[in-house]
Amino acid sequence: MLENIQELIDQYIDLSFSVHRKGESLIRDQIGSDLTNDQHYILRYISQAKSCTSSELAEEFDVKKSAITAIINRMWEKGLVERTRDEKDRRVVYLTLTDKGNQLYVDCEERIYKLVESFIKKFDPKEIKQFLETYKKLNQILIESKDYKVEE
Amino acid sequence: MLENIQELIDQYIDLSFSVHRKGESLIRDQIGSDLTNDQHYILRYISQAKSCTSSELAEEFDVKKSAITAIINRMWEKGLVERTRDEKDRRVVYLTLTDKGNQLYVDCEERIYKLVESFIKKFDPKEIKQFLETYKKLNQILIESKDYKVEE
DNA sequence: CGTTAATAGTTAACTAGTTGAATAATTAAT
DNA sequence: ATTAATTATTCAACTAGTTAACTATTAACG
Repeated sequence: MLENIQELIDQYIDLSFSVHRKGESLIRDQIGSDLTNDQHYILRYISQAKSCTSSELAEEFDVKKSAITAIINRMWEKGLVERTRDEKDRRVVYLTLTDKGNQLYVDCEERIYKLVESFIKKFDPKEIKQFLETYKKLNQILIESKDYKVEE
Repeated sequence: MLENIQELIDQYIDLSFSVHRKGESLIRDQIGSDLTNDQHYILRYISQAKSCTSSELAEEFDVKKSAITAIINRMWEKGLVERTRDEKDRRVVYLTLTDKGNQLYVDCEERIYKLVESFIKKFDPKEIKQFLETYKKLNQILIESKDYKVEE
């Protein structure tokens, strides 16, 4: 049985807030000012998926489709993404990166890798692997309890 | 030496994004619709500090003071926080929670505790402690490298 | 077949959070 | 006493999110 469960929870909430905030801030500084963090994550997702739809992004990022439309519009204005209609099902629009988008992604990743690499060196490899294992488990639990409600 | 350092970094980025997004979403559902996540964190901070200033919040949350002013304005309109001028140094404004703010905080925390508690049960206590240790270390490194720049 | 559902995406109005620049009020420095 | 610096605010402009209404298209099925 855990003692001080309340303390653990407080620690986790404070840490997760702080780490996320400071991590985002570092990445923002690192990737330069022309791309917001959200746009970077979208860039990242499309790059890895090669091609995807608005619905897919909305599902993945847990936001409404209209929010995706807005963010894609801004990235489209910057010449980073392309929209192509599916000829079979003309409701569907495929999102892909332009050459400029791809290049920007590669540049960002290189910088982020250097950044995270310099941090990773400060940890024991075993410690990192254990950390990631637990993190992965936590993520899985969060996914499974998407519509979880604590009973009153 | 770590093999597949690139893969580890990718894993971490994807996980931290996903966990944060889904965690925030769960907390938002849990605390009800009248408080945004950011407002909840501010509420939390002021409650624990008893009293604080805008500058302190801006420093802690890593945003400009004008952003804090805006958030505090919205919370003030909801009757959650009070502003009191320091009589010694009349530039300073102290922020404290009203009774309503305190009550809301207590209610939110109770719900969040129940939520996190139900998740914590799914982990080995030892695993949690190790996880938090590494997380704490990561946070410390992030704090220390606030203005870190990767050399080109 | 034709009408009704459902799906994919967009648009518009609104709220929240953020920055940056300008400002007001006050205190510190010399 | 004048100039600096500090604390907080206001304002304009922007990103990101929601809800609701809408368009266009496809699916369902009597």
